[in-house]
Amino acid sequence: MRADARKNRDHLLATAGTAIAEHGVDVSLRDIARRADVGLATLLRHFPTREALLDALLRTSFDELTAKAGELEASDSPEDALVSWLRDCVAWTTEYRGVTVLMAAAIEDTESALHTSCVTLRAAGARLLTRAQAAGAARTDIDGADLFALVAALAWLGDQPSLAPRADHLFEVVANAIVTDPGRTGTE
Amino acid sequence: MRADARKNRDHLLATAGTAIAEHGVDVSLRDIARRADVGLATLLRHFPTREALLDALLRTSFDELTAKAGELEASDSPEDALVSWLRDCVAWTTEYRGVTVLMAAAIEDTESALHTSCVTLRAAGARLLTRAQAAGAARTDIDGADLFALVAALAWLGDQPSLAPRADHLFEVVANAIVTDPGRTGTE
DNA sequence: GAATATATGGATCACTGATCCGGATAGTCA
DNA sequence: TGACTATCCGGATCAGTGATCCATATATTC
Repeated sequence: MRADARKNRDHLLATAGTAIAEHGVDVSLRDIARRADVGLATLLRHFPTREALLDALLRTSFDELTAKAGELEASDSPEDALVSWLRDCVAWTTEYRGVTVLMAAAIEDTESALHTSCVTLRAAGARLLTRAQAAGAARTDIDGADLFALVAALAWLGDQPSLAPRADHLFEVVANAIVTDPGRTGTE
Repeated sequence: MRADARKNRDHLLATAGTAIAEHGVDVSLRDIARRADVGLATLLRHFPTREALLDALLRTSFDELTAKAGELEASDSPEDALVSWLRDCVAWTTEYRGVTVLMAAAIEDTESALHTSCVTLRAAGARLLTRAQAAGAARTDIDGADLFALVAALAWLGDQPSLAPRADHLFEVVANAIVTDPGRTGTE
């Protein structure tokens, strides 16, 4: 890649990060280009779709969440490992308003730039779930896809201004439903 | 209202119903107008916003759901009444893809044409919840707003093509979390 | 310094909902 | 029946969106 192209790409990524933090993932691509002092065509050449831009922007976060799941697989309590990882996932999405809808669409759209990241994340969660189930710490009538859907739904709650105040509380309610230990009281 | 205006309004409403059933609530207003052989301006004069159009279109359904809640308040089992009403709510939203997001926005936007209907619906659910709680059949750490948010989240799941296959199953999981009876097995 | 491969961004397109206003028409009154 | 007026209609237009084209500019190579 030519030096000027690399510079523009990096600058666009940084600008996009700021713009998305301010206005959510639905921010106008033209606005991002404008703020980066670059033509819209340039942005779209580097990132052909909004998903491609987000993939480049969120790749690090995705990797961190996946890595975290890997670490937690070696923890003492499969139950706490699962719940705390799920909490991290939901908390992370709050940094990128609107990303949940895109992830839900990407999980089964093999053409989406976010597809691979989403599938990897789902697999990481599925491993934590399986371990908890094997330890008798999680109900056995759900699988990784169910878990992904539940997390997405809870993350979506946090994206809706009117429902967000209930998101944390409802996370605990749902987490309690996943975890089978009747004595569990949650962290709230 | 002039006779021709009334006729156009009714025709637009019918056309909108068909178009929304086919393409979801985000269907282009221009498309609806075109299919009704009417100018876009005419549609927007009768229904100034998408919410206003939906309010007119869904008013009947809203009223039916509210009425159903009223009937169920007199039923034998507060628990079954609550769960079956919640199931009806979620099932209803599947007829109008995308309506959940609009309802979530409308519940605290007093300017929205859907606001009143949403608030009424939430209150109806809150009454069923309170009755179930009084009978010791529902956990007492949630209120009407929590219930609304949970139903919205489950309805949203049904709106996402990739997550929809899990929606019914996850409804039972969440319903079980709301209902406290440990012996309950759900209907699945 | 010249040649060439690559990157750029203004211009344009199809689409969205919103708004304006000249013209058509329904309802009323003579 | 005919005229008048309040009401309604819809084509045209506007600002916004993402997508695409291509003449221009520039980094890189020889």
